[in-house]
Amino acid sequence: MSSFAGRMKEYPNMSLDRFDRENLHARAYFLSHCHKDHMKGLKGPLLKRKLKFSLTVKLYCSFVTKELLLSNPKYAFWEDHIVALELESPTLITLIDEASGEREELVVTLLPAGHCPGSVMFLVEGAQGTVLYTGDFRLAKGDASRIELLHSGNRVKDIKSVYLDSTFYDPRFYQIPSRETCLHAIRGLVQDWVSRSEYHAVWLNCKAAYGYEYLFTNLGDEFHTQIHVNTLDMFKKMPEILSHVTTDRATQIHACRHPKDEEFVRASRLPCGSSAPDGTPLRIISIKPSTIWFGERTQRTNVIVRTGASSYRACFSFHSSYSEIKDFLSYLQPINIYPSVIPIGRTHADVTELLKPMRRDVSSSSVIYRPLGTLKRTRQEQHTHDVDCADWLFEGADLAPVRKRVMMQEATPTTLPNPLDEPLPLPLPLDEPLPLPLTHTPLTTGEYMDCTESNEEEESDLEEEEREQERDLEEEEREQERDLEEEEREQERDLEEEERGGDEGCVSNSGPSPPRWEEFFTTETLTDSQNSQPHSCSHTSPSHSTLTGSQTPELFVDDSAQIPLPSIPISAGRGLSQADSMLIQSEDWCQGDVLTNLEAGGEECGSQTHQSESQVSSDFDIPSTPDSQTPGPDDLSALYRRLAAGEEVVIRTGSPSL
DNA sequence: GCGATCAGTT
DNA sequence: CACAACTGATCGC
Repeated sequence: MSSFAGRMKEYPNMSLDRFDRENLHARAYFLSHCHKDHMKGLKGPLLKRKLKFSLTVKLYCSFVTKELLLSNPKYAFWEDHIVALELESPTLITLIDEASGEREELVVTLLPAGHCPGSVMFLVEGAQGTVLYTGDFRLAKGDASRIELLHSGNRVKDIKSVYLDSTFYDPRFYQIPSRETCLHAIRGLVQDWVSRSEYHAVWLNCKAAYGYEYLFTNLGDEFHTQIHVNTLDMFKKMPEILSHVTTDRATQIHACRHPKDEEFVRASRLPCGSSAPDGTPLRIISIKPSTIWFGERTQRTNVIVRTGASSYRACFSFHSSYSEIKDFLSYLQPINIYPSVIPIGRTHADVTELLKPMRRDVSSSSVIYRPLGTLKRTRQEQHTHDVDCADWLFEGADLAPVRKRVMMQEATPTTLPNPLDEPLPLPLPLDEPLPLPLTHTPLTTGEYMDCTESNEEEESDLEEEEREQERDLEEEEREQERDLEEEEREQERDLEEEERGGDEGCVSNSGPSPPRWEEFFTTETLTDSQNSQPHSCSHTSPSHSTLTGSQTPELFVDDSAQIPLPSIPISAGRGLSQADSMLIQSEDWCQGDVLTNLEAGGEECGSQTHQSESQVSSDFDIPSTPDSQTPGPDDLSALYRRLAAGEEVVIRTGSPSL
């Protein structure tokens, strides 16, 4: 649960995900996603009153979050004060003090967070530096390198502070099976059950919160059915979701709720009361999505756990694991990291201590600010050339000191080359053996473009820094080689085990990511705004999928085997071992299905292979938001130049008039 | 009577 | 397997 107080040190005039107490005085509000623990005070009478008398105070969020929020009448009073922003589209926002008229300009960018529909992270760039508020997020290893707007040219942006979803920032939660692995397992279990007869039903015991929709859409597609839910109201404008859910109870898969639903299901009744037309009692299993994790040294765990005669827990996580968070942070290397969640059984001090090694070390260096950001990735030569030439010209013009390298093209991303053409980001994910086939050639240090700064004051430091980075990279490569070798040995051991008839391991992959929740949102009027980014489909690259030989979770375990159960209604003549074998079968297709699955993952992670909604829908025109606007290249350029020169920024663009 | 907060439950 | 939300009790305005 988020304990973030709502404000960031650098930009105290904006409030994020908290709307009570001090936040009542904020000049602008930001909502990362529509979960109650991030909406504290959002329907408070004091805030409601404030809005009534204010012309300038707005709530910024994604289009999907806006839609979900306004589907609840309690928040209807926000309607005229919400500004939905496009994903990955830097927007200039002016914070205005209504009393003094004082202004502060920020560039805010929404980045997909993969937590629930509409969930975003906020990247804030302004006079006090670049900061990232993550909200809640689930990103897979390597995802940060695929988020274009965390980069500036070839480099990772210089991020001063990260306000972090640290829900699982604890070595105990070292690994959580990937979404794809979990989905495979659930599909297998559902398949086995519903195929037995029309009287076999599955109840998905999902909490009353957003975030399970991709499970519904995926299962709906797989079984050519709709999932029964209590209400469709919130999805009215989200056809992708809407088409997969129904209020018609005549379906085999249910996710409906009732205050006594668990009791109901234990008594072989669905929460909605549905029964077979001829009165035959339904055979119901319940599947409860739960976070199942395993530690660093645990090689295998179970994605599905049987907890009773007809009840299962299935792995499902809304939040990144410890290792995923570590990967994220070590890529971004922020100077400060502020946890917004304290894992159970830990104190704030514990988490802060755990986060210390993830911060960029600035103590040993006289250069605290990194004007160039961090050299982390490269592009194909042609590409690099284009971008960097522009960058060189830009910087060479009249700026001293140059503190930021922000591409003008970022404001008009359609001019950027397709990121799909890019080679693999470096560093290569350490735990991912080379995928087959390898569509990209891993690059060596020598292939980095030299981005040495032209600015004279900082030149020597920078050269030294780059040499250091090169040394680091060489070291990293050696480490990768060692790791890959180790990985291969592990895989061999695993294969041997399997051949001996040992544990079956499912193929786990880092998968297509980050998931594009926003793509659920495909109405005529709003779709484009969520899909207009040219790289909105770039995250799914088969070359990023891997066979993770180690740490392969098993798909299934039967905890109830230890519990003596008088009768196990998995159907007559079918014992537990049969249930096991059922899931082992599912692993078989899981193995062969990785690529297929990645492709089919389109509705979740962007349609790389299918030219679907996201492409089609991007032809729609979006009315510009009333009180904020996407700055054009000139606006951004001018703003960045001023920021770079250390000026107070006083540009006016699209700010509401008083 | 409303809202905030906490503990317990699912 | 530690998500997030609901419920009910209690307290204060």
